[in-house]
Amino acid sequence: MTQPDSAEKDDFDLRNFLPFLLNQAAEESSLDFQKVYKNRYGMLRTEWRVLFHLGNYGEMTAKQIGDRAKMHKTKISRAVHKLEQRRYLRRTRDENDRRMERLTLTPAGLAVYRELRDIARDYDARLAGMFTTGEAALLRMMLRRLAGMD
Amino acid sequence: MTQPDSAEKDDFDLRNFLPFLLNQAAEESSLDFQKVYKNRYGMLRTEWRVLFHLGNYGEMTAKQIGDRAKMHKTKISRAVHKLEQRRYLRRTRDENDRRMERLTLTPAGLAVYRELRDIARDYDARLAGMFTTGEAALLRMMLRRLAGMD
DNA sequence: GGATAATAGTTGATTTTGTAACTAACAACC
DNA sequence: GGTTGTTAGTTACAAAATCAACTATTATCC
Repeated sequence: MTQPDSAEKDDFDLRNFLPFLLNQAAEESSLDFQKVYKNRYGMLRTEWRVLFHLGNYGEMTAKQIGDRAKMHKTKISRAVHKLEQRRYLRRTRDENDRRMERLTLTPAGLAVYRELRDIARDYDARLAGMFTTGEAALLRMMLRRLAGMD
Repeated sequence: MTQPDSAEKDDFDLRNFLPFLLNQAAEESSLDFQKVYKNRYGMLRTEWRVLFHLGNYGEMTAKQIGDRAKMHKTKISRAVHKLEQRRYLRRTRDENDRRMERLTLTPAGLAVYRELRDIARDYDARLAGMFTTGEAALLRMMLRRLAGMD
């Protein structure tokens, strides 16, 4: 690697660029956990996200999941379809507003959720363990703010 | 949303799960900047990453970029191809080891890099401005550690 | 109350990514 | 020095994400 950008001072450092750093950290921190739901349950990221939302928050509509997870509705539609095929969730049309349908986990889906949730909890603890308790709390706060979840 | 998981105490909170938080923050913080290179230059994320690496570090091989950015080689291969078509970079085969080729930005590519870099710098400052200077520095440190960039 | 717009969700076509097999060049080993 | 193994990069095929158009239902507004 030779000297870059000789015409002017380049004090920009890609390794400190926040969007890049966030992406790298996000990818790295997802990898190990991804293996679990991928290899053990053959699920995609979109699918476990839907599963996690339903398991964690209870009954929701596809729209609500999309808003919370900032996932596009087509992704959710297909994820719901797959989870339904696997008998992990049930959909019932809302009789007050027949456009939407209420999604709930079946006992089988709930069982899978609980198993993955426990692994997720351990995994999260392992990640947080890289920092002091205060640092980890601050990290979560900052990430929530960056994600616009305030 | 009804009470979930009634069979046991569910103290897991998806909104605090680090991999999820990191993904949300990464996605959110990439959006505005993505618009710039996408709408103004018709570039994909993979392409500006390669461009940024070459602009920031100078001449590199595809392999080196892949190692730094943790991008798969096929992605890089295609990104290099597109950037070459647009005359943003030049490839010259290494005469010592003819398997690899040295990639460098053309003046046109360098100009685009500089323009995007300036926008990136401002954008980064805006994100960092959501926190105190110390917090922002700590955040970068923590993200580097999570990304395995230490 | 009927036309128009908005919303929830689905489907199909296109684009992008991921996987695996491949070529070409070099390295190691006997 | 030839066989075997590795590495850099490409290509073809499969999987997934994105985008646009669509249906069905409800809300708005004259």
